[in-house]
Amino acid sequence: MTTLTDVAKRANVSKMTVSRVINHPEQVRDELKQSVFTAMHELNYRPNVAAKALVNNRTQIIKLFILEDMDTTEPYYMNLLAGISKELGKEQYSLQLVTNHSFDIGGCDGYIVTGMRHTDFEWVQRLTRPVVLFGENRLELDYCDTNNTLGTQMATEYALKQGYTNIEFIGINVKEPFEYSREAGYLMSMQNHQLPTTIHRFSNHSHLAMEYIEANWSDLKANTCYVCASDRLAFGIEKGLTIFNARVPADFGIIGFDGVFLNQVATPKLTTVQQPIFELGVRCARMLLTKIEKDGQSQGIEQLLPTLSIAGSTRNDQGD
Amino acid sequence: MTTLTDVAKRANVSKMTVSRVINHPEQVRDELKQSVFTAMHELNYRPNVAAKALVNNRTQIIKLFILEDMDTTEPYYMNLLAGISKELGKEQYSLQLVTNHSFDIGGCDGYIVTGMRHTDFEWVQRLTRPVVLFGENRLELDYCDTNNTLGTQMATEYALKQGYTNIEFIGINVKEPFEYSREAGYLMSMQNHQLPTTIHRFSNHSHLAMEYIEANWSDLKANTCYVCASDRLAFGIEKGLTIFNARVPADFGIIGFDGVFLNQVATPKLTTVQQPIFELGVRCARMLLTKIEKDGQSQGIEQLLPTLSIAGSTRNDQGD
DNA sequence: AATTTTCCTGCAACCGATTGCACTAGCTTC
DNA sequence: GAAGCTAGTGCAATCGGTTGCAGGAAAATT
Repeated sequence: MTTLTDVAKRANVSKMTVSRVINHPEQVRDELKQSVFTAMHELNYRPNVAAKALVNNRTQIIKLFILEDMDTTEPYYMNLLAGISKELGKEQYSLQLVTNHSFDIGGCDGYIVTGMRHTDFEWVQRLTRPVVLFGENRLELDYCDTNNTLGTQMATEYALKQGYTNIEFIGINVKEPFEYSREAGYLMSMQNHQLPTTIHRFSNHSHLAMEYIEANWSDLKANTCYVCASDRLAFGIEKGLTIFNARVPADFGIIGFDGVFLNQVATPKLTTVQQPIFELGVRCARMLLTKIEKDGQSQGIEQLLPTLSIAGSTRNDQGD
Repeated sequence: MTTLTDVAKRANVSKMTVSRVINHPEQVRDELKQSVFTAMHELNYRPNVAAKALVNNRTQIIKLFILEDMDTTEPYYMNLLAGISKELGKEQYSLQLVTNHSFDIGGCDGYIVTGMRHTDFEWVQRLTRPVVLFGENRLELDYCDTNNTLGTQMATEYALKQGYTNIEFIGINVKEPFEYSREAGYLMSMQNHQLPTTIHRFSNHSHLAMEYIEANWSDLKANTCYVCASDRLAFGIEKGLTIFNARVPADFGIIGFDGVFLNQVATPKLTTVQQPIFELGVRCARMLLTKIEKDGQSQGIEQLLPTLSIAGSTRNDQGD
């Protein structure tokens, strides 16, 4: 390993000058700066993260808490990780995963918390370093999330535009903020159009939605589009309709929410509200880094726009 | 932050004694050890990872390379992460994620590499720290993986036992070692029973398997069980059979491979060869830690046993 | 009783970086 | 021309641990 001192010798300066070239380049004469740069390059100098961490009292570690049970974790988490990891890597931060299986040991400079339920509030608020959440919350905690309300509004508007005359919402039972927001988006759109609303709520497993369709097939209204709070639910609906050889998308439309999952499985592919998961990871990380830099100062919230990914589970008349 | 020196003062010893209590407890008198312990406890002492790292020339970081495209990554990766993270956490190691989106910056003490294709060989072999792979390989590199051959053997044997008279293998096109191994398991079992073999190969996307069924429906042999190289493929088969209202599991059986994916989606649930992913994560991490401790000495390979998770896509006669 | 051995503990140096302060030029300024 | 500034650079101390060696007391050997 080449150290600051090695570079210093090579460039015929003190190691202080080298350090300054890295951290306060404006304080160093251009001439010296150049020779230091070439020395660093020739020796392939890489700063020792641990030494830096020690003197700066920074661990250069960000902990990612995944509070959800990993068994039921959505696959799109991988995209989130990629986004976070990319952004942290830019500033020499490393990403430490803390799951319900590992212990929280050692220090860190900040936290990103995902999958927080209302029961985790107390615990999260006790953390002594800057925190950013992935996912809406009604506390004063900084977070990044998809604009969930807008997502279901987009879905609802699209369904109406495609001529479905009855729009129903398939929601999730558990009462977390993002679930409310998705329901709210549907409700807002429907009320704007002065249309009657119908909401079904299941736990987030496809088979319940499927069973609902199975049990109520004869009562289903023609030309219905199901706006769903998740791809899993949408998938259950589609499965249920398939049993009766229902014509999708001609007679029934289905719109999911999330947008990663189904692209790998469903056939025909689902129309869905696509969350910008990777970008959300990037933003979470960036927000946290800024917060750390600004000494824990609140960064507010950041809601990214979802996009409607149109596929085979809804009619798709191009005309406006 | 309380330091070694703080603890030392409190316990009326030098900081050396405290350090030894932690690292070489046998060298310290019981009496002193006790008072040091209580001092550590009272002050809630946590060792400074960076300082330790600096003097020991260890970063305490393990890098996990995920070489696969994150977009198509299997959801079970989350379980792998959980397993790795748990094991690393035990020894104060932190897990740094390196994806195709982030850069590989800063040092580390070792690598776990997943999703390696044969095209990555050269690159991986150039790494200068201990490496353990997740996934079979034909090089001399240490790895952990499911016993893939055994997995498809179990699936095949079970299908036969349940009275399916024609067993066909739905495999994956790309030629990586685990794919060969899964095919081999099927072939071995069939040849042991002196039965004719049929192998189809697709890329690992469900729709191709589905389209195959769709296109060849009239030629399918009755009482066939499809032993598949992945849950995705199995899912495609099931989807295809559903189109024709085929009776599963009465007339056709389907067995998948992986065992995480489908539990969230498919209905009826698929019988599948369940990989012990979490445990594989633990073993990978443990193997790497041992390898680091033993100065890079090769640790060989570790193949864990899969289990057959029996569900609704195969007949299930309990009798022996 | 004197000497050796063993066991335990503390001092000082060091890992590789950064910060505060002192110092040397070279330039202004009066 | 002496005093005062300003840049630019280096020295020494520091972060929180660990290792090598020295030293003191008790136990074992002679």
